[in-house]
Amino acid sequence: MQSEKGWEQKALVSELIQGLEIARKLKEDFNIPSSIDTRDSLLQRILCSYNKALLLLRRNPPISNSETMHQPTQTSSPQSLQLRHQSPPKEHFEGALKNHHQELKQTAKKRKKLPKRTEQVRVKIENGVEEPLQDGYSWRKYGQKNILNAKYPRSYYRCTFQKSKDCCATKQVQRSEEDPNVFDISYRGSHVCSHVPSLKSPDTEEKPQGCDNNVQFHGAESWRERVTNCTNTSTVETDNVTPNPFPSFGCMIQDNHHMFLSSFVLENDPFFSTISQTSLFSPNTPELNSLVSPSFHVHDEFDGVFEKLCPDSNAAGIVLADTSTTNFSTFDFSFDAVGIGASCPSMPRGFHPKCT
DNA sequence: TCGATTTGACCTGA
DNA sequence: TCAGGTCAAATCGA
Repeated sequence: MQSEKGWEQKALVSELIQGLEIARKLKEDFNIPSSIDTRDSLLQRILCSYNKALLLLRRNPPISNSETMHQPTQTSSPQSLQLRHQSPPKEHFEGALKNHHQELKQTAKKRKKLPKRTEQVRVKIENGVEEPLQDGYSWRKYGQKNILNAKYPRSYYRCTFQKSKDCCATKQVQRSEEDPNVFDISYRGSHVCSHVPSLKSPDTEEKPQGCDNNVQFHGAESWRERVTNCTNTSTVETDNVTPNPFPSFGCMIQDNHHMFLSSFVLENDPFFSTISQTSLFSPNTPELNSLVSPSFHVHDEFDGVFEKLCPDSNAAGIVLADTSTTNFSTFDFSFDAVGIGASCPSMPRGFHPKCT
């Protein structure tokens, strides 16, 4: 147990160092002509590293914090099992997987406590036929229930890759009573299957991949499209946008100063990734793009949990938490250490505290 | 045959 | 105690 913690601390340090190194490479890369793909690839690696580090922290918070991290459901949540996508000792993961399946069984019915966000989606009707609700993810229906005093039954879906990828994302779909063309969709958990809805049609979607190939970052074109998409529907300023190493981050919360750090979280944090990928950029639910606005929020049980501690702009911190637990872990690091961020050379105006 | 859906039973939390 | 959420066997369809 102790040795396992030691191993994870080493892994954490290793991931952070790796992220730092790659960030340096990326910085150098900006000084020479280089393809977007190369940069994108470097970014993927950085994001993957920091994601792993964050997961390690969330899984095994520092001793000083651990006393306040006593929520068993939080630390044992299936999301923490994302680590299986990485490269630690095999036996470590086999054990984790075994535990995970047990935990999954035990906690399956506690999913109510997972952060939840809701959306209303209007179905498109083409040729008099309702188009099926699609958000780019692959869902498998596992139940339907008549709800008391509700006109329509509620359907329960889970990610198709729950078993193969330990993806714990679920959603509930219920037709609105006021407007039968509108569906209330509640998402719980988040996709760790890395199955990112692409901007292509669902038919051409790729199958999900593991983390290594796929701290999904789409590629330059798609994230540029994302930024464009965002600017079309929100007030984010993106004129003179240079190739941005932190795609998609700016779209989420453009009216606060959390952008920069968010970039590391949105794509990779199990919860937030779902939001950015499913809600904001779903190819099949363009109507959702209208939700991309300053008022788009992570709501319900997730109020106020995404905060950054940044007393001065040189230091950066992330607080990731689920309010349903009231506990959170803090992760501090300085972007100045890697030479990016402080002067935000590649960030669209308005995204960085110093640029606002 | 295999994966997806349906549906009644069971479990949990309020 | 009961409504909501999940399980899992039965069924369907490609």
